[in-house]
Amino acid sequence: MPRPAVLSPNDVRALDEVDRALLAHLVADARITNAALAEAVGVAPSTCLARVRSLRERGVIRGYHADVDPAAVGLPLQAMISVRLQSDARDRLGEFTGLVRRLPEVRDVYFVAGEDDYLLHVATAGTGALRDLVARLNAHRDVAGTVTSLIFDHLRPVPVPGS
Amino acid sequence: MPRPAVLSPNDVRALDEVDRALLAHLVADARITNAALAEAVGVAPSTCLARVRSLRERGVIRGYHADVDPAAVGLPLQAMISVRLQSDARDRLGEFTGLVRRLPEVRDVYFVAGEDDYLLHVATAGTGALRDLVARLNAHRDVAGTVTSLIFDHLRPVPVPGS
DNA sequence: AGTGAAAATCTATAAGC
DNA sequence: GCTTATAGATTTTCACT
Repeated sequence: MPRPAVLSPNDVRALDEVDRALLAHLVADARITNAALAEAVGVAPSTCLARVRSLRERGVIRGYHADVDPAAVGLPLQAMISVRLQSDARDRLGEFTGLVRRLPEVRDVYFVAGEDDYLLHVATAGTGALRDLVARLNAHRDVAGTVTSLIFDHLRPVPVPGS
Repeated sequence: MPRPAVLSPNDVRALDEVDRALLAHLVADARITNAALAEAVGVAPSTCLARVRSLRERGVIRGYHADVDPAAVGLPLQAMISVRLQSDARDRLGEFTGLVRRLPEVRDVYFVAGEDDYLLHVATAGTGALRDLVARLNAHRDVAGTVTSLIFDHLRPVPVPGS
């Protein structure tokens, strides 16, 4: 599957009501069939297919992903780790970013403004694994410090009824 | 689609290699066809279908979602908002949780341990909309205070080659 | 649990409106 | 953009291991 090109100004066509409805349905259920999606938003299947393909190619839809319960795969302990980098590490941001993205425990990397540089949403096997992960991060030469907050629960938005 | 029941201890059967391979592929691409998925993990299509259905029904797979670029739908400014609740609001947690989950700007609700109670990952139309959102949160009777950090970038893990 | 093969659906494309 | 038609894939079931 080709990576969609970055949105250029020329590609920014306003999304209409149909597009927004398509997106809402696909966010709620990415495996809905084209026929069902077309009926739900009130367009012909061929139109629906062309619309969705366009949204994908324009990068509005970045991908489709299964949401796996971390606890069900042996990673019941989630945390948010704030990472502050050394001030002289600013020219190696990409390197560190690539590293943390490849850690199997990391589910989201937020690159933030302010005192901290990263927020890492992680899922681990337990307190021992979390402790090890934090220790490994702190041992990295570019890391000035970390703050770890346990996550009791992670919720996504409720699907709206009219989607 | 029926909501899968909460995992009870009886349902916790260890996932085998095939299950893990299926999950890795579906996380990377939730719209892979059953036939292609079956071939990728080395089982028959019918077996693949039964496995995936079982994972879904057991709650290991919680759903399938399109990943929509917030900037492409007019919400280019992301932020992480820490919310600290009033100490006497502890018996209304569910109420506040339900409220924030329904805000259209909110993409993730992390319920955390520590000084703060929530981390809200939000996407807004711009600085004005973000300011309004923060003001609305602070105006809620249960909110003791908020801290907002801008998000420059939000990355998810890189799909592993062997998936 | 897993498989192969049949039956039911669905996707994808194209032509005409 | 819609409808219709059509070929080709795909999903889904089921009898049998």
